[in-house]
Amino acid sequence: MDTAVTLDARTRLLQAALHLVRRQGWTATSVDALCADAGVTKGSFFHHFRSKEALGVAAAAHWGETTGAMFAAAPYHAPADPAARVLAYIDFRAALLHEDLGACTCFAGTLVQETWASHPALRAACGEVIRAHAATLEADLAAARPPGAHWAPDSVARFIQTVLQGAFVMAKATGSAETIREQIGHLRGYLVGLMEG
Amino acid sequence: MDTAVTLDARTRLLQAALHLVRRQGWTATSVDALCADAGVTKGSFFHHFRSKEALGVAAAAHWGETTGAMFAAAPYHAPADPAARVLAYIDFRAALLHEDLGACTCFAGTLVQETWASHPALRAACGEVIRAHAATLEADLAAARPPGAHWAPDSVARFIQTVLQGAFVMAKATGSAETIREQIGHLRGYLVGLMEG
DNA sequence: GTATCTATACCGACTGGTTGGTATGGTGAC
DNA sequence: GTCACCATACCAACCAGTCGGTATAGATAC
Repeated sequence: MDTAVTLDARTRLLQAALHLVRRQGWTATSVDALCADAGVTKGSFFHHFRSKEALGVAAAAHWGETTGAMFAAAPYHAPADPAARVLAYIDFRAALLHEDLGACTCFAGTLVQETWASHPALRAACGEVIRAHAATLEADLAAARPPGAHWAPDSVARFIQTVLQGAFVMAKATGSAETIREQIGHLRGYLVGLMEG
Repeated sequence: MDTAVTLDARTRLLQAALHLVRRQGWTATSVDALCADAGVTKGSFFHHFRSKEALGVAAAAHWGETTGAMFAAAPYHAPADPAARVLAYIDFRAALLHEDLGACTCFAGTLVQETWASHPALRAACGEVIRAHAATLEADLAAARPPGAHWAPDSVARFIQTVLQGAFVMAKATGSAETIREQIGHLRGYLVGLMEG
C-alpha cells in the first residue's frame, strides 16, 4: 500500500516543477527549490536530469501525459452529437476552474511565455503539448461543421486554446479566476454560432 | 538636434526594460543587463529606481503611456459608425504584427504571467494597464451594441484583450506570428456577429 | 552459500560565477 | 556650497552544475 504517496524521486521532481513553475515562473524556480519541494537532494536531481532545462522538457511531457489522460477519461465525450461534445468540453474546462490560479492554469503556456526566445528545447516541448491537446478537438469540430461553413476545424481548435491561454493571463492580471469563466462564456457563444451554421 | 537618441538615463532604462523583459522575461533580465542595454551604470539605476521591482512598476506605467498615446493617435477612430471603429481597431492590431515577437507582443501580459503570485505591485501595475486599454474600447462597443443584445461592452472589451493575450502565447508556442493573425480573424468574426444583432 | 562484479539510485559539500543592492566618491550646473 | 546625477568598487546571498562517495539490489561464478 501507500504507493500513491511514495512516488519515485524522478516523478516527485516532475510534480514539483509543475507546482512551482506555475506559481513562480521558470527562472525564479531554482534547482534547490525544486529539490526541497520534491524532498530530494541535488545529487538526485542531476542523477535523473542532465540539466534544469532537461527537467523542463520532461515536465512538459509529463504535463501532456497527465492532462491528456485526464481529458481522455473525462465525461464530455459522452454526447452522441459532436457539437454537444464540443460544448461539453467547454463546460468541462469551466468546471475545472477555482480560485487557486496556480493550480488551474496551464503549465505549458506559463513556461513558453518565459522561455520561447532563450530556450528552444522548452519552446518546442510546450508547443507540442499545446498542439497535441488542441488536436484532440479536431475530429468533433469537423463532425460538427455545417456543410459550406467557412471555418477549418484545426483553426477553431487553436482558437479555443487561444482563448483559454488568454483568459489565464487576464485572470493573473485581475487576480480572479472569475475572469476566466467570463471569457469562456464568450468562447462558447462563438462556437455555438459556428456550429449551428 | 539628436534629442530622440540622447534620452535621459531614466527613460533609457524604461525602454531597456520593455526591450529585454519582452524577450527574456522578468527574472531572467538582470539589473546589470538592463544597465548595459540602456548604456548606464548601476549607480545610475539605483539613483532613479529604489529597486528592480520599482523599475518594473514604472516600466508598466511607461508602457501604458506610450502605447496609449500611439492608440489614441491611430487612424482607427476615423469611421463614423462605431461598429466600423471597433473592426478598424481589430484590423489595426493585425497590421501591427510582424515576425519579431519580442517587438509586437504585450509587455504587461508577459510580465504579469511571471510575477502575479510573487510581486503584487507588478501584478497590480500590469492589471491596471491592461484594464485601462480595454476600457478605451467600451464607448465604441456600447454605441455599436444592437438594442436588446445580450452582451456587456466592458465584458466584450476584456474578451478582445483575452484573445490578443492568448494569441501572443500561442505565437510564442508555435514560433510564428502568423498564429496571431489567424486568431484575430476568429475574434473579428465573433465581433461582427455580436454587433450586427 | 557466498564472494565478486555491475548498475542504478542517491547524497551533500563544493565551485566559479551571478544576483540585487549598497557605500562612497566625483562632477557639473546653479 | 549643494544637490541632482552618475561612476566604481564592493558585498552577502544565491545560482546551476560538479564530484567523490555510499547504499542497495541483481546477476554470475565457484
